[in-house]
Amino acid sequence: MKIKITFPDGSKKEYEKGTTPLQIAEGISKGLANEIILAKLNDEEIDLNRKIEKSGSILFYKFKDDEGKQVYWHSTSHIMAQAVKRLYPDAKVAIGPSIENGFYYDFDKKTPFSDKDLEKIENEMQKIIDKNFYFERREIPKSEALEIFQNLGENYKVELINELPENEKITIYVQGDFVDFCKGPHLPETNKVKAFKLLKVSGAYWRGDEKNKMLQRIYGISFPSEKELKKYLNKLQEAEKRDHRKLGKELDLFGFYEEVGPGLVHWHPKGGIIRNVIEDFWKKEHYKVGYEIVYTPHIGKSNLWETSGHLSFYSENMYAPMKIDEQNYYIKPMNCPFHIMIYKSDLRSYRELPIKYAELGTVYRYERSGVLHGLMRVRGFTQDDAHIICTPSQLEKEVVKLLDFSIFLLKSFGFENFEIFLSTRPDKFVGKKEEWNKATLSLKNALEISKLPYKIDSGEGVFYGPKIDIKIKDSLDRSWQCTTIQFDFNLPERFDMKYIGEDNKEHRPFMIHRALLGSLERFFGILIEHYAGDFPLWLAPIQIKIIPISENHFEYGNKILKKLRNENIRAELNIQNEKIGYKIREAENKKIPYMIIIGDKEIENKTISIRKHQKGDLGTFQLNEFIEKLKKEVEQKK
RNA sequence: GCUCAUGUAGCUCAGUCGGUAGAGCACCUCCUUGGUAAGGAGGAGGUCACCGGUUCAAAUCCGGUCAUGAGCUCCA
Repeated sequence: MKIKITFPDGSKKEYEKGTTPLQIAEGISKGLANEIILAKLNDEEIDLNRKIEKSGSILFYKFKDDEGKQVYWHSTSHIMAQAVKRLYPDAKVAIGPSIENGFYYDFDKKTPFSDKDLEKIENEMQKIIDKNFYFERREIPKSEALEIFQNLGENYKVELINELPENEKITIYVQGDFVDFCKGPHLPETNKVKAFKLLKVSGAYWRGDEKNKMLQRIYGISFPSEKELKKYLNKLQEAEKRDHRKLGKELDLFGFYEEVGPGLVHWHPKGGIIRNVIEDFWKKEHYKVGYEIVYTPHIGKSNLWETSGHLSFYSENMYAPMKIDEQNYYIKPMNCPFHIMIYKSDLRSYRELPIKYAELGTVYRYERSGVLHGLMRVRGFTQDDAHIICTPSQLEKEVVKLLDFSIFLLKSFGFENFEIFLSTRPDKFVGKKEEWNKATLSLKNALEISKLPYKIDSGEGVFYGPKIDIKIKDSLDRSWQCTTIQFDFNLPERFDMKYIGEDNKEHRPFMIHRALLGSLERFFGILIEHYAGDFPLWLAPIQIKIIPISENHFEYGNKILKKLRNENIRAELNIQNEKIGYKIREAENKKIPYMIIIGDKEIENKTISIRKHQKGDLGTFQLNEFIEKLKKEVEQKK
């Protein structure tokens, strides 16, 4: 019997029935056979040594393909599980999938794994790889699978298998002395894994539910070559070097204090300058595109939060109330109710809309102690918040403007790559389905008009409306969610917001919540990591360090300092009793963009010498000429 | 909140078997007055996160609290 195989380029070839993808690849080239990880026959991903029984089109995946990576890592996780079972037979296996970067496997083991255990496991894994076991796929009836895993005492696997339909065939993979319930596919054999590393251990709940038992999770990564592994580990190291918590300390940007409380940020002077620059820029640009800046209180009566619904749907994130004159007041977790008060303070006409209130509003939210993380996740933060209140017909246009504005802002801070997500109606929602559909369509149209590529996150919207999220990619290609544009069906209703339409009748306005940078704290953290602390001139807390060669040049340095400060340039004069090399080193370490070096030569010629951070000596300039250059650079935000 | 780890000078970190605290950098003083990434000498600085227990004796062992880190869950 022959089968006909179609290749991606359209060509066809006949093979004996039962030929494996690996054999097919070997027939094409040794190199290909060596590199491929799995095959896709029609729409099914299959193992390379699975016998092909029927004609179809075939596709090979290599490690460089996402599909290839997933299988590669998944198989490595099986090798790890095998090693763990060999070393700790009493450990029970739970699940071990591949993830975005590598894989993990969860184990139920009495004593947690230590770093030393990881080393042991790594050694055992190498033995398994060297032995070169096959990943052997078997299809068995459910009853047989249950028997196997029951006998092994693998109750987590038994639980998983029990959930499958009665007559479904169960696939298991056997590699030497290890059996796992798994739908595959897998690498053909263990020695395909050339380089791997176990990275960390941590606890993880069975099935991600904190009511369940906590298991021990081991994370790892693997690659087809030592070189790629090294590259990956280097990237991790680079990320560590840029960690905003580390740089925040080194550059004296911000701090947290045990005496004050966790998750409460103190912006030190150098961080404060940056925040001030960001805020000024933010306000100016918002004003330009029609926002009105407002300021609102930090606390509000319980009635307000009852009306808004926060007390019923958001209370777990709110702090306990304080009593003032027999009334309960809550510290705000959001700014919206206050903005709505301002809106409602007057009778509004359709002619006034859209109304856009913007506020750098500081909110406080309870976050569980375990989730706090530097500036990225805190308990008190300032949202770059705004509420757009408009007529239904204005919605689409407003969203188009918003997308454009958001991307402009993010680009100003050096971010060039974006991922955009449209989240649609979740299972639990308020409002009418048809309204949701309309609003969702408006958001979608806005994205289309803006010609922005986006993905749909089905059912991921908030209960009160669909939303658009924009994620930025930083210089290490990590993504961070900043912008969120959320449509709200809920609050206009709850607060009975109105405007008078053309028809002289009352109408319900539409409302959009939006934060573009997200929160200033988090955005600052992202900025620090994106630039690795080397802020562009317009953001740098100190833009210029004036470095006199010796005490004789202090006076000239002071003159320059005054001039620069007059020109609104953030400069400092170094009057330490040190050699120039020392002072330069210090300025380099503080990542100050420019140094002005002055000595006898410069005083005589009335010039300055410029050294650029990380670049070195730029030669001599006239002070005025240099100031112009600086101003241009600030203007360009580069 | 949960699991595990960590907490020693402003910072980064040593501190063995329980015997009462150490380095480098930073800081201060003096010498040195120098040309593009660390000149020299001296000095000051710690209730070893906090509370309790064991012990003749605790940075060290045990318990609790607080904080931090890695994750789980959630989110700006």
